[in-house]
Amino acid sequence: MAKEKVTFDFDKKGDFSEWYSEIIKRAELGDLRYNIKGFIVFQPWSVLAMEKTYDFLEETLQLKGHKPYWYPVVIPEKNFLMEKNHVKGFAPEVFWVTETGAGEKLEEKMALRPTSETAFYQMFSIWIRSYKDLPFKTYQRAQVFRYETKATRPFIRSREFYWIETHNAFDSKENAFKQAEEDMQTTKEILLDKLCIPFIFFERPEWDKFPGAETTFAADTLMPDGKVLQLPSTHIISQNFTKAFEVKFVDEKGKENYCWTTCYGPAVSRIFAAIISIHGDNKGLIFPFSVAPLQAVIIPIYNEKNKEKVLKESKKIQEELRKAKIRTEIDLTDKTMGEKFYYWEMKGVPFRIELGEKEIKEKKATVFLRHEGKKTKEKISGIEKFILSEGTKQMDYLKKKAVKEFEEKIVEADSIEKVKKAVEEGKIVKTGFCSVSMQGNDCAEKIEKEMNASIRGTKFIKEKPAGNCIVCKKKAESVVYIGKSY
RNA sequence: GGGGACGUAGUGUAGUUUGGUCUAGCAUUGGUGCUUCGGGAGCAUCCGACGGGAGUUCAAAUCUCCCCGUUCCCA
Repeated sequence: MAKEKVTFDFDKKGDFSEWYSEIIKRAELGDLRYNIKGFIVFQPWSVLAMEKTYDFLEETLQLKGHKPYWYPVVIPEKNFLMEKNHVKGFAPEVFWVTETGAGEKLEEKMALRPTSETAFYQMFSIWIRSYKDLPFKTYQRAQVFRYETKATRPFIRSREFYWIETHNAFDSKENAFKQAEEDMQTTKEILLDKLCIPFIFFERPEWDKFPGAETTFAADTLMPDGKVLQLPSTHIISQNFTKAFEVKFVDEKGKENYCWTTCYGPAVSRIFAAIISIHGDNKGLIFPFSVAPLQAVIIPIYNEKNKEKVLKESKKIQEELRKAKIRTEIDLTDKTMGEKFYYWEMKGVPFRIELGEKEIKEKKATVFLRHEGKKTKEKISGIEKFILSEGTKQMDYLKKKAVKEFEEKIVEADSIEKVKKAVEEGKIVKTGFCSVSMQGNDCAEKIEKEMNASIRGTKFIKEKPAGNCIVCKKKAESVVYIGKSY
């Protein structure tokens, strides 16, 4: 009888859904057995990678002038009800805290934050007095809670998720707009450059904006099953909230005015879903070097006679790697060599260093590159330099591969039949559309019904439409992108 | 909101139709010991489960009801 394999034979392209749930279980990313729908236990192998993602985001945000805050998890009902579009959008998904353990009703119920505009703005109205306080750029890393009614999936959509939310106030609409541009740049610096995830920023149509926002830009990527996944979004909220919350400042001329605000929300747990799905293969995970919980693993290969010598040399290598800030462990478990190989390949560790009698004699270690599935021999002395430079190359490799696959799946079509066909094939389809303002909503709903797909929006830099709307045949005002989504 | 399906060790399952053979089987995981170790080791041994409650019955994993939980499809 064959032993249960620690890696797997699931076909990512053939049955992504199964691949996805299996890898979460096998690689110990999350445990779904907590038994509350939409809530899971995040395990070290995902937490470590998400911590790195948080680090990148926070470092970048701080460099760009955002200051960190920690707000309460509860928002008073009064605040929550302040802006009517916001209420309409979020109210159905709110977890309300309504009573005490003694069964007494709270005087005012409190929302577990689904997003924190209505918490931040209350304080903004106290803190912001003059144009000298602006721009006022803040963020917090936090969990938020939404009672999702759509199918929940670990990391992709859960009722509690981990993110960063920035909340910012400005003295003009222009400056608010510039912030949105900066957020898009930040997204590129982190998602594409550090995590090797390709995406397109779309301006969402009128009917799909963040509740309460004037303009929403959202980054969409594509999962292996051809479904679009929304990644960070940035919203120009304009003065909707600041009027409701009385967030005012006095300008240079002594005139009182309402602030313009923006917010930006990268969901770290969802970004993680994209990392594992986009880079993984049929052997398991492949972590980009930047976020890999372990960047290199040393496998000592020994027998009773040379055990001590091999372990000593392994430790020396580990020390050198650690001095170079490479996250490294030696696998000292009593599993057989082959089993260790398969295990760490499944876990997605970028580099494996094999060290045995042969390597010590040659003064060269065998290094296995997970992303290419290739082995090379490298001088043991100075091996940390090799790992570091190869780490950069690994990310370049993953990025190019992911971008190529992404771009191949963006196609153009000029009729509803062709759009439908391409959407069925898991593509993002570029086409002419009557309008992304409210007048276009009917056509959008028809598309939704017809092909179970949605209008993702228009590109940030607007494209010139030619021809007519694929639904109503009126002259197309916009070039939109359509895809099935999570 | 509407409709399915499911719940047996950590995991995957057999057993449920037709109540008794179940002291609940198998595989894998886990513990221990010995031998192994250059691409998924072997032997021995041990631990581990009927989601919860009520009912029917001489007898319930099996039938009935309620609760809890999970999951899928449709809106």
